[in-house]
Amino acid sequence: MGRSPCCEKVGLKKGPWTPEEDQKLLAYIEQHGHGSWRALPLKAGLERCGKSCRLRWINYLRPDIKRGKFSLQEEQTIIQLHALLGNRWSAIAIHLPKRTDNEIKNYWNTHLKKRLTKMGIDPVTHKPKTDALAANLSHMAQWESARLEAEARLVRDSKLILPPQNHLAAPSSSARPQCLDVLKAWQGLFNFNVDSMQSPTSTLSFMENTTSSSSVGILNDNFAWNSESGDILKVDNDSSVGEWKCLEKPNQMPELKERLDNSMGLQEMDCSSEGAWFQELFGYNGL
DNA sequence: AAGAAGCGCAACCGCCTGGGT
DNA sequence: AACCCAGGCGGTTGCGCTTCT
Repeated sequence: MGRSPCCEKVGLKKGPWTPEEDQKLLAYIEQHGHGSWRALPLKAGLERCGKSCRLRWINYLRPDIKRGKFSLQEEQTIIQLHALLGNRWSAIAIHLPKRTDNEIKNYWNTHLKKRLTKMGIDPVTHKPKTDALAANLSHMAQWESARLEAEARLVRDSKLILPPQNHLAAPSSSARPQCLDVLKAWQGLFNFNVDSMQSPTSTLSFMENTTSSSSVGILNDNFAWNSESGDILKVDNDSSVGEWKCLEKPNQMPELKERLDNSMGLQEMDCSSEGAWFQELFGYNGL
């Protein structure tokens, strides 16, 4: 038995907001902050419920909202994060500055979902719908296992780390949760001292934004991926000391990167070098 | 030109969560 | 521990605009 909606009070207005209402809400929040949303309408002279005011502010009036067409990079980020997080739009929105969860949700439902479906990719699982790749299913399963482990870790971490939402301003980079680091690692943006990986038991120092010649993404607690060579590395993550140890370097899997790129959206963030991926997936080069 | 169909997106609805008492 | 409440979230709706027939 749920609570009755706060808008059921007789006389409260619903539907599209007028410019006058927008102005009232904007002026009030700029002067006083939103404070209690439930109390705001009365104070601001609005015949709306608090929820409606909150939604209008978050999704439309907030000054730090970027409107208009999504960039290629934003689209890629949404697809990648959706593969990781599912329909957790607010979590996805954290990684897309100035975009609202509602906007991302709408964009997914009206654009990206259809494109993936058209490409024969299940928008829920992010796997090909046909069994054309059945021969490669073992590798796909390995990937899916890594993905699920990462997702479980994300959920676990986010419960501990996610900061409270502040809708007056976009989250600062310093306030970003560590789950973004997982994504960055996934994308191969964390660089490691690859020389130290020559020895199977050597330590990988965690060095963000170094000038190292190779990129290695930590997929989960057990595996890392060298985005250049296509190597899958079995690693041991000792989180207590913040480092990974390379335990073994299995046979090279040069076809893996391509498969991951095609089916899982694990492409590099450098869009210019991955035009073929985008062309194949979306039917145009994004320009 | 007009009606139908499709699309995009703002807004609503109802459930869930977490803090306060 | 149980309850209440505000805020947050994801799913869904409905309306206005555009494109198609």
